[in-house]
Amino acid sequence: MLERQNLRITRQRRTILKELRKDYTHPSADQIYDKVRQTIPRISLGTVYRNLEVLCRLGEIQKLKLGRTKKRFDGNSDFHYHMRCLDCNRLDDAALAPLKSIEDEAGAVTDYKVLGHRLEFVGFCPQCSIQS
Amino acid sequence: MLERQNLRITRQRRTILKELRKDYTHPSADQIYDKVRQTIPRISLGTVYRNLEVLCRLGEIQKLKLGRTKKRFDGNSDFHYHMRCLDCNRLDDAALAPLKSIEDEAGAVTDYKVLGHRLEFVGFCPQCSIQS
DNA sequence: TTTCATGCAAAAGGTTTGCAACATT
DNA sequence: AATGTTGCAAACCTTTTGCATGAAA
Repeated sequence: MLERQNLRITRQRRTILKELRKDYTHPSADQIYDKVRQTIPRISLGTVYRNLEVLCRLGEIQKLKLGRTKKRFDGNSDFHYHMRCLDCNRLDDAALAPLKSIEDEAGAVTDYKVLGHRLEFVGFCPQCSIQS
Repeated sequence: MLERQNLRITRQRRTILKELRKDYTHPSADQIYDKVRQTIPRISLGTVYRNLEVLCRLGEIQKLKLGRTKKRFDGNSDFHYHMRCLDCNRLDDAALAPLKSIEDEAGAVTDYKVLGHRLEFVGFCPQCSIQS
């Protein structure tokens, strides 16, 4: 999956993807950096960013840019929605069926060629619901 | 509308809100800065940011943080969706009825207390559709 | 006059990039 | 050997913040 288009399978690249695959918390780049550093202490943040970019281009992972400024990454590249906690910023999957017809509706009310949509839910996670 | 809670109506604040009210392009902070500078040349970017923050808190405008890193601002604070051009980054309103039931559905498949949702469409605007 | 807001500049936070050395093919 | 990749550090871009000055109320 990585070997197409002149890309090399480096230890850094392999490790970053592996970490992301087994992580269900939708980590940020620096969180991934911390994880990978346990295996490759001298890896640099720049390398992490560059590889996340490559893996996104390959469709192996996805970048989540809704809401907050800081990006989060998802080892599952299948289309799905997310739910974000307004308090602790936790991010979970929302197992909702993709709204396929909604893009057609959007196309009908604008003069854009609609190619996709991004939907994110916000609220309080179980832990933060208790406190607040 | 501005005079509640110890807030003062300064020239800067008034001008920023006025610019945003008559602007339908969902400008970024630095675009607003450029606009307002035509009237108040010595205004600072910091002041623009601070006032955008205040106006958001008051519910007079809204901050759009979907997609790209850079925030965009909307002089219309009513709930509505947006459509973004993937090519030129143009941002328009999508006159779609708010999906009210979807938050209940999301609540049913997660253990969050759902408070809201953000939906953005992406595609190509009329201009960019022609070229691409 | 009180206190909120401003301008300025510096800092912060996240991400990107130039470059020489290095590793994969 | 060829060239993609890394580590490092510096640069970048947007946003935030400390502080002395200025302006609403």
